[in-house]
Amino acid sequence: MSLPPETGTADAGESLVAPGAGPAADGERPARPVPEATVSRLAVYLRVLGELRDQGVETVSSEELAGASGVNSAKLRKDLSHLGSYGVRGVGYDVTSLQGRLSAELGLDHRQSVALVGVGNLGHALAGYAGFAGRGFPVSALFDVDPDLVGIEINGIVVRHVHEIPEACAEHGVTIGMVATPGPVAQSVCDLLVRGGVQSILNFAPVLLQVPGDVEVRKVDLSVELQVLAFHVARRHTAGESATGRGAEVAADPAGTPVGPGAAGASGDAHRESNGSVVSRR
Amino acid sequence: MSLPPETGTADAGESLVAPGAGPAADGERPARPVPEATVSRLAVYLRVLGELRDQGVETVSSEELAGASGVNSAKLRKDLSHLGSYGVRGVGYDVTSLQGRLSAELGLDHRQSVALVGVGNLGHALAGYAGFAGRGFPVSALFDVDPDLVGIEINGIVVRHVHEIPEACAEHGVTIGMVATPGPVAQSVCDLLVRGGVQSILNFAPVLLQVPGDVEVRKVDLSVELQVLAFHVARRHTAGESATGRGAEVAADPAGTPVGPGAAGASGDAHRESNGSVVSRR
DNA sequence: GCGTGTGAATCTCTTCACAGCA
DNA sequence: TGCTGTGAAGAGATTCACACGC
Repeated sequence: MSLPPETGTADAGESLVAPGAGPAADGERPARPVPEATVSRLAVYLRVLGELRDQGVETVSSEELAGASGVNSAKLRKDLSHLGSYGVRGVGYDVTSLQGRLSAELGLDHRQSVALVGVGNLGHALAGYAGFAGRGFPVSALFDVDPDLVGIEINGIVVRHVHEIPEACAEHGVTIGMVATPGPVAQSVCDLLVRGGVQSILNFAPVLLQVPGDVEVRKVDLSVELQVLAFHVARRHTAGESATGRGAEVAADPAGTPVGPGAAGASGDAHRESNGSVVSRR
Repeated sequence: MSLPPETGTADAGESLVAPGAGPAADGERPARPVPEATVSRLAVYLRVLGELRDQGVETVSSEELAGASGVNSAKLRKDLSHLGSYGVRGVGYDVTSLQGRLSAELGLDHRQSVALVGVGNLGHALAGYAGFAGRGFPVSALFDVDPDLVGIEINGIVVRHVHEIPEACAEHGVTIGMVATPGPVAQSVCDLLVRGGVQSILNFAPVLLQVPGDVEVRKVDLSVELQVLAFHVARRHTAGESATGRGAEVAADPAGTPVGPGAAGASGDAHRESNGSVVSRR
């Protein structure tokens, strides 16, 4: 059904807007929807912009940024257009200010507090994953049921018992919860997180979590990823039975310019990039 | 210490391919495309079917299977229709035979051999993830550059040096490679995998891998997942500023039907499911 | 009657192509 | 001149709704 595409959005919220970087000069508050598919790419652009800035680059064209992000330039421009006009015709985008704009849009200017439940195999790795803290997602609470794990300290955080989830989350103002428990207990853990006021959950358990309508869940299922890859391997066998890729020939890109970003780049053999994203919401 | 333990779902290595089995046999060789979006859902259906079979269920309707998988029945039927007719009107689908059909379609009847590069934080967790072996993806080779890691044994597999990747992969007939190294070395590792004949790569490093056109790459970027969730948290703040969910009331969905499984009257309180996956293709 | 399978309608996302501004 | 921003066309995917077989 296509009920209200969130008509209202009624609110004059001006608040956001990146402070530091881009002096929110021109007020762009289109109140538009921002396509779901676009959101997941914004995060990618943001990462690339960070790398560019570290390299001292001050301006990028849509062509360059798109190439380094694995999308084509038209898509990138369309994506950015949903946030307003931040580029300069004939020149490109200012790396720093665009970076600020994207951070604001993704809500990274508000401190996000993350809680991780399940400090077993994968959970332990996630707890120690530097990429999170470095990107504005400090894990501020850890939980588990295993008596052998409760009480130990990981990266300076003490693992608490899952029973403490509700109060601990409310206390720390946790906004995002990660579930890395065995499937059978994932739902109960999820319920505790919700009771603690968590609004978004990243689920690594192979189960479908049931949550209230105002809670967002994203699922990461590694087995599914592998199976999709297996499908492509099988398809290749079923279809063209060419010499199983050893020499690895390069296929012509059906729709895009290689556009190697300045960096290291395509020295040597031809390569291809491509990147897409598929998300299903609700 | 473990991830979502895979429920039996015994790899039923036999009953695969129930019908005709013979390629082309059962008039079903539409040579159709099978939409990309459908493929990733087939893996989900397969998991659910495994659970159902473990529960002794012999037949399911599209409504039931869809509900348990987090999609609506029309989508499920459309997805399955791409594989041919495997249901019985007025009855539903036979769990076991559909399971076999999906396994075959996903190429799980061919033994897949997986190689993992990078046995650090995340890599170590992946190496010990029981879910892989249980689902037909035995990790058969591990690699790293760290002298302290090369030589150690994880789950019975000895970690070898990355230099050995090409020959080791060719030797084991590795079809899928997983890259769990730091970003800076991911590309070089990827090149080695390709040289070893690997056709599909699951990339956990935060970089865009350049590969020949006949190699498939899927990317799993946890930071991107968190940022997308952060976006939704921020959006909620920007838009409606309702009492921040404590009692976790159910909010009306801003754009759609609850996709409630079957019966309108959801048992207990209203719940919602959501599912997402992020991948990059080619 | 029930539930699958499917054409048609809809919606969303992508790509094209070009007007317009620095 | 070069590159952004965007209307319009195109491609895909989702949902609807109903005919058909058990």
